[in-house]
Amino acid sequence: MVRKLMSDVPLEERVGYAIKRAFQAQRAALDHALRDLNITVPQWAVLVCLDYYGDASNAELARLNACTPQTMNEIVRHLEADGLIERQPHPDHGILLPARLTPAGENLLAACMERVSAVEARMLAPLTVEEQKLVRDALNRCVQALQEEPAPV
Amino acid sequence: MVRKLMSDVPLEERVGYAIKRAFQAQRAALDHALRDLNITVPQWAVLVCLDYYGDASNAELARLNACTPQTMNEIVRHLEADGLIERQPHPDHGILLPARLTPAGENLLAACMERVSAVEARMLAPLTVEEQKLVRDALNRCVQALQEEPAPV
DNA sequence: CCGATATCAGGGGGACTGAAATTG
DNA sequence: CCAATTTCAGTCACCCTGATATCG
Repeated sequence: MVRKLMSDVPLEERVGYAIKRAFQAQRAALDHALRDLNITVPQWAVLVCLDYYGDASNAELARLNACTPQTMNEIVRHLEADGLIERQPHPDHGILLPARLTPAGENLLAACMERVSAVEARMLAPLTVEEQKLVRDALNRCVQALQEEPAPV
Repeated sequence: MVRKLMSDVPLEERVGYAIKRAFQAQRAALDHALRDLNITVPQWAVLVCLDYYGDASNAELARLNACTPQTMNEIVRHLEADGLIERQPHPDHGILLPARLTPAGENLLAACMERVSAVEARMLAPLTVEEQKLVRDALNRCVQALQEEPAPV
């Protein structure tokens, strides 16, 4: 224990550190749970979006996942190559190329959700329902606070 | 809104989804805050570990950050190339190569902490101190629950 | 002409597995 | 011999910036 430069608040007592650890633990558990299904967490997140919001273009998926269209394009190409989604030109807007789940994609998503739900249940087991609600609402307020100001530098 | 395969709980009401969003927002804000300091978030995390726990070998740093020694080795090589850390063979254990902060590393870490603290303050502004404590403790319990069982498959 | 979209080109940090050499 | 450490080699999904072409 040296801590010459950290502020007076120990690492273990920082909320940001707890968020980082929780995300890493969740991400690792999800990675492991989805590994033998041959799908990554970002890819699974796209399948969830398509099931949840319906057909969506690459640009829409990028906005939903907070990444660039170029990054999303690569994820989408993987999913398309694996036959999990298909894309047909939009009938009215020639440039739009909305993606939709294929039957194979729906089947794989269903299998993913079983694994994901098991991980979530394990993660939330120590919390009461009230605590879960409070944590969720508090984190959502944090996200909103970070997104309101685009970092004043 | 289609939601053919998701369970009955909407996406927005899932704690796991809130954790993911909070981490992504925090990570994006930190990326932006540290960008002009020419250091990445994983690299900064290593500097924090060295300041917080003292000198540490590559294997120790890998364990602290929950990644493989190979991955940590690459991060450490970046930091060493930038003159932020230095490594000297351990006097008693010839194979150990503990890393320590250089003066340049300490200065950069101090600059990083200013930016990071500003981000954290912005993120936690909507929460009361009690809420911060509850969120932190709840998340820590979640991490513990995930780490206890190594995924029963 | 402009805005939004899709996509190609290029690059980089981070993460992994596999394997080899070293040391206690 | 074994366990831990370090590190080379190779691979990959992801994420970015820049640039281009297309459509409304």
